[in-house]
Amino acid sequence: MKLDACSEPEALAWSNFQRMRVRLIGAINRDLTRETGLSEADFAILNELVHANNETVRAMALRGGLDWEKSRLSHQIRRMEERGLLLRKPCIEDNRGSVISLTEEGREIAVAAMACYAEIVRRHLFAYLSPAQLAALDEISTTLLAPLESGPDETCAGDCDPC
Amino acid sequence: MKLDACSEPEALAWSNFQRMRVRLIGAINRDLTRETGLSEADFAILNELVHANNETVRAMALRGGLDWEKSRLSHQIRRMEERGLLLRKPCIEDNRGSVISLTEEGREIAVAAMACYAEIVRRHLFAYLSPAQLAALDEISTTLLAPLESGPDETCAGDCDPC
DNA sequence: CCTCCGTAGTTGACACATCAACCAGTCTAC
DNA sequence: GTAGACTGGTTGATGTGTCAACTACGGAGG
Repeated sequence: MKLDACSEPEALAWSNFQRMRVRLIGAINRDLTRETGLSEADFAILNELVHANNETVRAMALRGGLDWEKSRLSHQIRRMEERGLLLRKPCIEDNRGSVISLTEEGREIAVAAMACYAEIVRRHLFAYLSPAQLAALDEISTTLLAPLESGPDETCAGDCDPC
Repeated sequence: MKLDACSEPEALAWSNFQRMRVRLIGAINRDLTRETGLSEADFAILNELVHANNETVRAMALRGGLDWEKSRLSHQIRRMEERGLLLRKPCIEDNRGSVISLTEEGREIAVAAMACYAEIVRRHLFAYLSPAQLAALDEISTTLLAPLESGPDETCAGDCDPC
């Protein structure tokens, strides 16, 4: 995926990164689905729930953590509830809200999947990166996350001239 | 997205990377769609076509470059043809195949979108990375790409014990 | 109390991705 | 040549994501 004139190092780096990203995430998700029957979305939800206090989370909190459309979350939770992985109950403190919790079956599947997922990521990622590369990747992630988390970055908002 | 026991640096780095990846790609694709009306998939196809000889590519070649399901490519091309962005013609050398080329309108849209895309990526990525970080990211991408490109990596294929 | 606005979540229609089944053309070996 | 396997591509069903509209509750101001 070359950018523009495609001669600057930035463009090459981006092209390379994009290619890596598509292949890596694709491989990890394919393996995850094959080995556990869970999609990336399923796993993300289960993972959030397992790490929450009492394995219970407000739907709203999930949304913040995952950066999902609210309707996506709603559909996803409905489907997972139908599959028996989790439970939805009205929220006491705020009658608009709902509270999500794991079922016993969901917890078992989640725990097994987490071990499997760790192994998959290790296989495709950690197996190839040196400690220095790992540290560099972490630093880059942190650098890029900061502006992405703090609001939609309104510099040049609306539309930029050349478009 | 914590892995497992979530205390090792690897798990933290992965969690951080995942979060960054989702936010970054999300932001870039949202901007792209808002400013050009193209999806990531649309843009990927147009980009491949613009950079091809004579703006013409075998469908098969697109598939290799993009790492897509063949049916995904077929649906995507049909939709883009319906929108007037590209053209599909039978392939002379191999009667099974088809050859994709840009329409005039498609070319104009692609060129405009590429400028826009470069600006978007610059805004979210290059604006924050130092040259050293850029180089590190490129190196990491290359390191990870190698095993991903060369076959599906059959170490531990099938299923691994703990799952 | 009541209106107005913002927030939490649901729903339905539509766009897109995946999967399996299916052609039609090519290649290999007999 | 022709049977069988393989390849390039299409199709339709189904699952998932997105968008816009909607319900219902909460909070602030009059």
